[in-house]
Amino acid sequence: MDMEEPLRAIAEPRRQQILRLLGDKEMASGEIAGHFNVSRPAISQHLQILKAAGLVSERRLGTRRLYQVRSEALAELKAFLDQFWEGALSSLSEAAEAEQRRLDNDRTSSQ
Amino acid sequence: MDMEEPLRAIAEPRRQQILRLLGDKEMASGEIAGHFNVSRPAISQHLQILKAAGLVSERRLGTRRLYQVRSEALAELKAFLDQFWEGALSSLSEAAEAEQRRLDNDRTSSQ
DNA sequence: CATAAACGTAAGCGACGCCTTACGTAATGT
DNA sequence: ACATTACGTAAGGCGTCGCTTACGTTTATG
Repeated sequence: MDMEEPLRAIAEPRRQQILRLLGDKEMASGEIAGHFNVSRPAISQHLQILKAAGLVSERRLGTRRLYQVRSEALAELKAFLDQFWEGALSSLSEAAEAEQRRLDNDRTSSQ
Repeated sequence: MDMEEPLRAIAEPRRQQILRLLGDKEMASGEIAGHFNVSRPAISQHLQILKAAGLVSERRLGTRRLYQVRSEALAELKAFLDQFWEGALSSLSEAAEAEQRRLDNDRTSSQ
């Protein structure tokens, strides 16, 4: 599972704003651009990146193109992060405790 | 909640590799660099970025610096994605829109 | 003190990303 | 057919990113 593209896509603040603006609604490209102080092509380019990353879907209606958040993609991102701390640690509530235990162990058994 | 820094940090493939290599272990900077075909300073710079993003912690032992994954940060990232997911399923777009205007103002006023 | 070991920092280079303005394109209306 | 609407695309400016080599800094050791 290669999550580089979705991660890079969602890392950009402007694209986070677009995703939040969309919410569960379906919006046209121009309507989205109207909410920001950047040019319409800039938003269009962001939408292409989000679409390429699978984070939004596109639907054509007349001359307009309606975009919608693909919540499945966000679920995949969450699953990807789970992968990291299966190797990193057990549970969140014991994270600090485990860290302290590790610090003590390394103090006596450092190479 | 501003997750831009951690997201940009984890979006980079090399830093993903470093985090995976670390796992739950604690490793020195040079030992980490030994696993990749890039220079040691390159890895050192990546580690600074990961540290600044709160994704790893640093501990000094002699002349070495040991790095460790901060799994709490990964938990925060996951919670951040939960925020997006809920926004994509519920109808709270007006509040999200107001948040967008605020974020956009912050961005444009700092250029 | 002097040397070595382990590491971070500085400077610079090529590639990439976000933005702009100008232009091309597909669908609708008159 | 022609104009209009709603877009995407092209080209370029400008900052940022990841990498390199060279140098500085801190800690241990003879």
